[in-house]
Amino acid sequence: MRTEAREETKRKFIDFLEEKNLRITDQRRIIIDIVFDTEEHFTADQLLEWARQRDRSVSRATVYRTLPLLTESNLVHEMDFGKPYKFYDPNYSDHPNHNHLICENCEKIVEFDSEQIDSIENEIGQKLGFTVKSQKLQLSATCDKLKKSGVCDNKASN
Amino acid sequence: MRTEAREETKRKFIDFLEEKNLRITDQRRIIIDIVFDTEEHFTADQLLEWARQRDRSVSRATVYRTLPLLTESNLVHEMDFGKPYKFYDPNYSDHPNHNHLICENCEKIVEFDSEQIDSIENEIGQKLGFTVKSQKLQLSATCDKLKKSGVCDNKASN
DNA sequence: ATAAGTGCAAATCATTTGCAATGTC
DNA sequence: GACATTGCAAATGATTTGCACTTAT
Repeated sequence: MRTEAREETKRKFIDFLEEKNLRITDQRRIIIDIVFDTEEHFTADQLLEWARQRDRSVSRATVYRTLPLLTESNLVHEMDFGKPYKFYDPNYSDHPNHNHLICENCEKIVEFDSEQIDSIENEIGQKLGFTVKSQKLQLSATCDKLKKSGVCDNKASN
Repeated sequence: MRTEAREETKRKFIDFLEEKNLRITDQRRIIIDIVFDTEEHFTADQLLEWARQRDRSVSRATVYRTLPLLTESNLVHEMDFGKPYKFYDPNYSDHPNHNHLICENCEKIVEFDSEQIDSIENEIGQKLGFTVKSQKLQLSATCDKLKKSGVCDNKASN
């Protein structure tokens, strides 16, 4: 089931490329497979590394040229955590309204949805005379276990 | 009253420098005056430009070296809107919980507070097992006037 | 055939840093 | 006088781009 969902997302991206008369090259196929087979957030650099494990010929330029296509298609979400490089989220189409909590200790990123926040946002937008198009909520936090035991549970799973 | 508040903030920053055994130079004094005399959000580049209007000798390096001091002191807030440069918010200490709405059309930044959102955030953090330390909520939006009349009200005031 | 895509290397651009000179405490 | 600070120019690091060659359609 999980797998089927991913395959469908890949299909959607390929359709997106075809609609724009863009070509499905070996390099793009590799990148697509990697991006939609992972559940993790990744950086351009990580994606390049993974792609090169499958095919050494994939270049940094191609990765950087493909990333904007992925975000344009709305199947991948670009995120800025104040670091000098961007993060990409391949689970975006499943949960287009999710928000992020980052552990200050281990940088683990936790996603969550909140309809409550969504509705407050729209309300605020209205009050200010705007139509809210998209939202980003980032919480920085420390996990409670860390404070109690001095060990961050998430360290391992990151 | 507005003016007094600003002067107090300057004072706080100078205290901060003194506590760290850092020196109060002409360049820093100029930067401090500019930063806390404005209500606008600014970039490093804008700050440099403003500073140079008062004293041509202020260098880019000094601006970039002073900015981290300002954010460390918690009197100025650094913000990332996904652009390749950062924005700085000099009103942070007045409203440490404020959130931002950016007009997609004119890049005008509107601030707002929301106790509702604050409390939901804490609730979510708890549920996930975290203690929320800080939060960033950014809304991208288009103003309603723009859609109706084709003119964005905020264009002028930006 | 033709227009899009690729790798490479060079270019950008915001930000950072080494260094010798200068200023503050 | 000791040590922080400055301006300058060079370095960094992520991302972008020009170009000549290659490939998908």
